[in-house]
Amino acid sequence: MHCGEMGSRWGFNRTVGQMYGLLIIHEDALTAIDISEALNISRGNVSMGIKELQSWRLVQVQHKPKDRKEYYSPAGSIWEMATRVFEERRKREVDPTLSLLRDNLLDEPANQKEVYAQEKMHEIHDLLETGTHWASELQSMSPDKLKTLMKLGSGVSKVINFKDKFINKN
Amino acid sequence: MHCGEMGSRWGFNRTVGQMYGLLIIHEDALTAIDISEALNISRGNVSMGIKELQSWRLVQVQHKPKDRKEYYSPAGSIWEMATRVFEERRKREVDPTLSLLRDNLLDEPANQKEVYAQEKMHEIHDLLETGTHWASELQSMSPDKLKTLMKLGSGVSKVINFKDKFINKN
DNA sequence: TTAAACTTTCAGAAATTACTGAAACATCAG
DNA sequence: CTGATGTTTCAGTAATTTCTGAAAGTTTAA
Repeated sequence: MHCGEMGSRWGFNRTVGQMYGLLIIHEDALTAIDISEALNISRGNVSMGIKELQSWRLVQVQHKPKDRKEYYSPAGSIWEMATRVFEERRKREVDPTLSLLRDNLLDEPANQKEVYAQEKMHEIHDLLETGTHWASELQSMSPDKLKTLMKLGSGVSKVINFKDKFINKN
Repeated sequence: MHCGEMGSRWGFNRTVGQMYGLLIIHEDALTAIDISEALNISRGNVSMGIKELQSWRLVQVQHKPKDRKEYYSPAGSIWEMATRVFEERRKREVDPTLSLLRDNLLDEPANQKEVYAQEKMHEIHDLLETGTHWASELQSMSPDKLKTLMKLGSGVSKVINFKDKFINKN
């Protein structure tokens, strides 16, 4: 019940959130019928929800011997879940914005107002680009390194200062 | 037109997004009527949209002498806009999830299944907590430091290794 | 205190999004 | 090939969200 509630806050709709919560919480894989009965939703809705979760690369399908049913379970660890949600949301929310901005920046400004508008768009573009670039670099680091970095927190600035000093000395 | 389009991807609804886009792109502050005419939306809708944007701390109101109208313009720089959207989304999306998880973790598991469920919830809780903690530490850094860090990208791991070696030598 | 000029509120309408259930489709054992 | 046991699709309906516009509220100048 509670798990469904929180799901709706993470980019998919209520039932899809509930379905994913259910799958995470259950140690063993569930069939479509299990899900539809547990959450009181139609069989068709489960099918659509699974499709949605697959498009987020969040569930996997298994088959059991002597059984034609499909069994669903979460794909990957909690950590992977987080990076996938992060990545997919970036694709859906940031990437289209970036390409829209790029297109707009190609146009010649026709007057003073458009010059100003383009300046602002440029700022937003650069910010988003730096951000997504950084995010993808972080994702390419190993989870362990990333955890170290996160634990370090703002202390990282000290390390950077330190590096600067070191470089300047040479 | 295009600006409205992208707005709808960032946590508020279409018209609110359009309104904010309009405000960013215009150098000078706009009145509620300006906005409602530019976007072809009702006066009441503008009022509600402004309220929404204020709850995100994204617009400010100005008054001009000899004029009773309210003039709206974006609050803060593009950089501040980004950190505010980030922060507000965290408040709306992550914080409630965290407190929900905390509540659930206080319950005694009644059986083996619940033990497993709680383990998973614990993992998610810890991950979210580390993440939000890190995010707030980063936000407490100056924008300049943060930009340096972002430019450094995954190269940061080298710096961390370097620090480790240094510490181990002493 | 009044009226003009503005802003806010909110009930109902419109638009959008999500869900159902029945029909179509797929796979496989006999 | 057939029927049993599944999954997927999708038109129509239900639920939710957003928007309108008229009424109520606020502020200020005279």
